[in-house]
Amino acid sequence: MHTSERTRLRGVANTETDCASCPASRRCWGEALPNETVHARREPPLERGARLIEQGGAPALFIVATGCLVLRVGLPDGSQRVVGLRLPGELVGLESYARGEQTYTAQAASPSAVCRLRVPALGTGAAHGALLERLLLKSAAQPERAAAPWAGLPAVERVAAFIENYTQRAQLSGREDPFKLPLTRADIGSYLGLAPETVVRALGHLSQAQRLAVRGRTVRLGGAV
Amino acid sequence: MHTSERTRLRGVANTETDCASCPASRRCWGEALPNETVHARREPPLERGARLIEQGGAPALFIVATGCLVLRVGLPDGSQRVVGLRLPGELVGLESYARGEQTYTAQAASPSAVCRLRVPALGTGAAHGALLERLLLKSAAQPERAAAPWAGLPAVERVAAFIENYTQRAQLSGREDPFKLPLTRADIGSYLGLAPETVVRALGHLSQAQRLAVRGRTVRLGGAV
DNA sequence: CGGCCACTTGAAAACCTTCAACCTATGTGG
DNA sequence: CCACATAGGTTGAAGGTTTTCAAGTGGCCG
Repeated sequence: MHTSERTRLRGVANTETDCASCPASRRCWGEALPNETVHARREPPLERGARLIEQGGAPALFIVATGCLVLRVGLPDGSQRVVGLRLPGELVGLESYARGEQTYTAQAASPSAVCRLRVPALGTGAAHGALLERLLLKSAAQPERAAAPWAGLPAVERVAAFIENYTQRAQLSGREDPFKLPLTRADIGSYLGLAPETVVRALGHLSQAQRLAVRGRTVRLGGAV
Repeated sequence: MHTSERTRLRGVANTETDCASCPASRRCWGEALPNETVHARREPPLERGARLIEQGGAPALFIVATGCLVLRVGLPDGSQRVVGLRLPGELVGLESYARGEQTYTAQAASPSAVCRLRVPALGTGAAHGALLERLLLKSAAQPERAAAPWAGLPAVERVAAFIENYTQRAQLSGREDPFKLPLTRADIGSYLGLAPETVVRALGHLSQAQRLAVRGRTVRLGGAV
């Protein structure tokens, strides 16, 4: 995002606006968003580590504007697992309208900004058709629509698939080639079902195989696919 | 499902009807479905092994009436993986409206029946609000909304979680306690990311631990949770 | 009856996790 | 500005789990 845009968006924080008037509307809703289709309110920026929603909390729906959110669920035994990522343009919290409460905790993995979507009385039949249709299509397109396709792959391939999936979803517009992963090895491991040490070693193997170059959280995609 | 209902539904196969007039409407849409909310057409019954949709095929949306569908994706390397199950009341094919084509193949794991949902021009803004809202809520409630929570668990726990999840989703109305799993060990393994042999051994362990009783595809839930 | 497919079992090899130690970067307080 | 504390990252070795391979069983259908 350009600085000018960021500045302008900060200006409208906490103001309810029509998404059609947002300079970043294309990122969230695609090419042409007609007026009055979606209303949203830019929330105050989230620092790294800040929580947007809490598992069990009240239903609410957000769309990520910038940054990256990590979704975690607390298991009955007290442990936590990462169950998803949300990148700019993706929805957070939709599941809560089906369950009556938030099904996961969402925490900023890097400094992030989100917009709260105004969904008039979802569940009572009062919402606007065009908005619902947008949401439905977005929902159908969400990342985890089916079981993790990497289940059962060896650790190296899982990590490779994760990185590739991340780069495709984060619209890294080419310029930012050496990009920065917002997640710790532990979080990646939790998401993929691997120990953090295994993630480290897998990244090492991928580096040695020239499939990518890693140093800390900085990653550059490397020649051989 | 009672015989009388099955007969009646067969009677309306290939006839477009209002779901509100369907005797099984509650299973799909919950308690009260107002008239004219959803229109559907009962498709000819699917025998075990029959394919409902093909990966890459034209967008279409179904709701499972009876039976069980297995969803598979073909990977670039030619192999196939099971990425989901669909049980009565669940949607099949919704993702296709976001992608423009079907993202998985759906095959009947047991004799099944489905209804094709009439979604007026989804993607063009002409659909009815109440229908969209129903679909959105259903979509938000779908099983694989987040990464598989069993990733990283030991094989025995994965299989146990799978069985439990299955029994909860299949509305086994108590009477059918020794129920029949419609999937082969290989399919379960593919879904969970385990080798078929590992599924066999995990089921063995669960049996010995009295957590369930298995013989072939017949399963009875056993005392200790 | 024969063939096929799903299922089962055993043993060896491969893989991943665990544990423990150590390293590096970052930020804080003195 | 340095010393220290902390969190994340890295590495090695041991042990456990899972996969793989191989062989054998059981049921179902032509």
